[in-house]
Amino acid sequence: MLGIVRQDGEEAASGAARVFTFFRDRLLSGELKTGDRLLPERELSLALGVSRPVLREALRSLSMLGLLDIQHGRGAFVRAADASVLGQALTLCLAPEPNILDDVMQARIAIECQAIRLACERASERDLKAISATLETLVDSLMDPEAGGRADYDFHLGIVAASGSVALIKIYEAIAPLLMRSHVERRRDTFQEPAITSHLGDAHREVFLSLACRDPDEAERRLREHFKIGDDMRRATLISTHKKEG
Amino acid sequence: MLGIVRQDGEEAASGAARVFTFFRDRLLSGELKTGDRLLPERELSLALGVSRPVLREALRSLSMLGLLDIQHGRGAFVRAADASVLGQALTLCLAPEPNILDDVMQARIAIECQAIRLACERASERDLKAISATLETLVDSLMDPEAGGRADYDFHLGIVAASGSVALIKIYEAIAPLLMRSHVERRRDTFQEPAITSHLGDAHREVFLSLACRDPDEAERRLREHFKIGDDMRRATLISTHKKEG
DNA sequence: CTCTCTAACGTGGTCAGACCACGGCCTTAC
DNA sequence: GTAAGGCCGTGGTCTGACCACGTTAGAGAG
Repeated sequence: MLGIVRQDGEEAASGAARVFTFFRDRLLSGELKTGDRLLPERELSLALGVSRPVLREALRSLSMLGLLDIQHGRGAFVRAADASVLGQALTLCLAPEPNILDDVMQARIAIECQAIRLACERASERDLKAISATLETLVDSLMDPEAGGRADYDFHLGIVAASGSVALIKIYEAIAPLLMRSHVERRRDTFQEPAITSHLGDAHREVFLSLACRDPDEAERRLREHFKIGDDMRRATLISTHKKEG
Repeated sequence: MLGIVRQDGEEAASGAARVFTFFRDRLLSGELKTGDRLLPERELSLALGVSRPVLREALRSLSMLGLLDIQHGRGAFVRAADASVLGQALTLCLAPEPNILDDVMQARIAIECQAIRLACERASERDLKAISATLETLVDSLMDPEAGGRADYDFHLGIVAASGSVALIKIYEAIAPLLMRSHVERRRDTFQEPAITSHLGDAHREVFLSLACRDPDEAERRLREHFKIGDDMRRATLISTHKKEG
């Protein structure tokens, strides 16, 4: 009589869903590693006891999730799941909400403030050197919205990377692209204002110095201040623009 | 001569990928809302100019992402993307890394510390009342690992919810389940230690009081302290356990 | 007239087989 | 030696059929 009942956790699935979890679990367990090549579809469908269409539904799903790289004429290869999938999932989850950008910015601040605290403990000399280099690039490109935006992004990413926390890094990479565009646009609007550009250089330098001194509280404070002032300035620019128009 | 070249951003895709982005974009733009029912597969494949297998590969992918609820005999319905997808994506991204739990904990601290700052500004009386209620439940269930773990989770989720930031809430919901198990287990190991249980009640109360006073710096400080002490105690328990064994 | 049961219909689920399109490799011709 | 061409293995697509599940409308019984 035993074995008739079935845990309906995930076992009840059949067909494509079953094949999907089959591969997903092997991906999670490490049995399938990045770069591995799957058997040809015809053989796989035979081996798993499903038809080729069903198998393809599962493989296609995995490829849409970024876990598989299916190449016409060559085969299907296991791909390392990168942050872009996370970003897509986040975008999808947040799609119905209005005013997402400000909200995502909160997440960015959250990640970065925690990251800089960890970085104060864990950052290697090499990490600091890398951040220092991006800081120089940043200062040199204050008048170039495009390059400046990239340098800015690299600086902040460097901090998160120095935290050594893969989870923080992945989440940061997932949300950063969402902010990238508005980030560059903001620079384009403000790069001619001396007050803003000079602040930009100073603020980043101070953040870096606090990090180099390995003072978590001070570093977080500077970082929050940097975000706040940036926010205020953007608001001020927005207001003055509308005043000119009015 | 124009129109021959093709932006290879996402347009080059064909077949299932094209159908997939077709629906994804309509999901993102709000043209398709939660609860909407799709046309039958046969009609859809006709309308989109693809065969049924190709259409099914796309629909299956969407369903694996949690965007579609496909019901045998009934049809395919648009489903609100919830945080579980995010959680899955995160799990997949983090799968190859060792020691994920500590790392995810860092993300949790990040989100929660930012959330409590926002909550200090934005929390409504109702939010505070809700958190206060979970606090009472928490204090009453200090001796019950199961219920206590849940009350603990609800308390912290209440704080994040009070931040009013959907992005923070979604990310928190995505990572929380990963921590849930270890969370309950830890309680099971420690609920008989008076020092720990009494600390648990006090720490949560102090966090709540700082929040109720709407003092962001103090609230964050208390919260970080709470996490740190919890971490220290867990480590101490671990050490003493191994000493007994040795 | 009302209730119940059954059969038909519409839907997704699965399958088999065929053919096309692309990439890589080996042979062949120069 | 090199370059062109053709084979072969692979994924990509299509067709048509049949099965399994839910719903519903209609026929029948009360």
